[in-house]
Amino acid sequence: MKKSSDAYERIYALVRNIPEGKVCTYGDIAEAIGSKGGARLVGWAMNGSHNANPPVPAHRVVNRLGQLSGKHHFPTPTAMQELLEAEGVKVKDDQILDFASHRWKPTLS
DNA sequence: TAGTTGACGGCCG
DNA sequence: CCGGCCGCCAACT
Repeated sequence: MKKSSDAYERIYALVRNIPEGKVCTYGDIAEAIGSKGGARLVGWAMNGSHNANPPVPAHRVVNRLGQLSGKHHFPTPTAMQELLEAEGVKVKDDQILDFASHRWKPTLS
């Protein structure tokens, strides 16, 4: 099923590869898929993740500041923070604590 | 068909 | 140090 939106599918695969308790930034993902600088594209992909199968842990994806910039897109504005804390990631005021330590480098293998 | 937006990032002033 | 602008790819209006 190759499609022109190949990058789109790569993003899903990448985000699904993020281990629990780890987070990643849009820029890192964009670069990992070969669209360095296309961080916005990653955001679009996440937008479609609502119908993706298997579901994409978009809650592990945050902006480069470690802020839950996309929490407003979740079923509930607190779902993202709850999910992260449930995996061991402390979140305060929409900001991931010790973000650098939880940061994980995406790999497509 | 063309213009604008979008869960961002980096560079320049 | 802080603010503003442009660039990335795709989708929506």
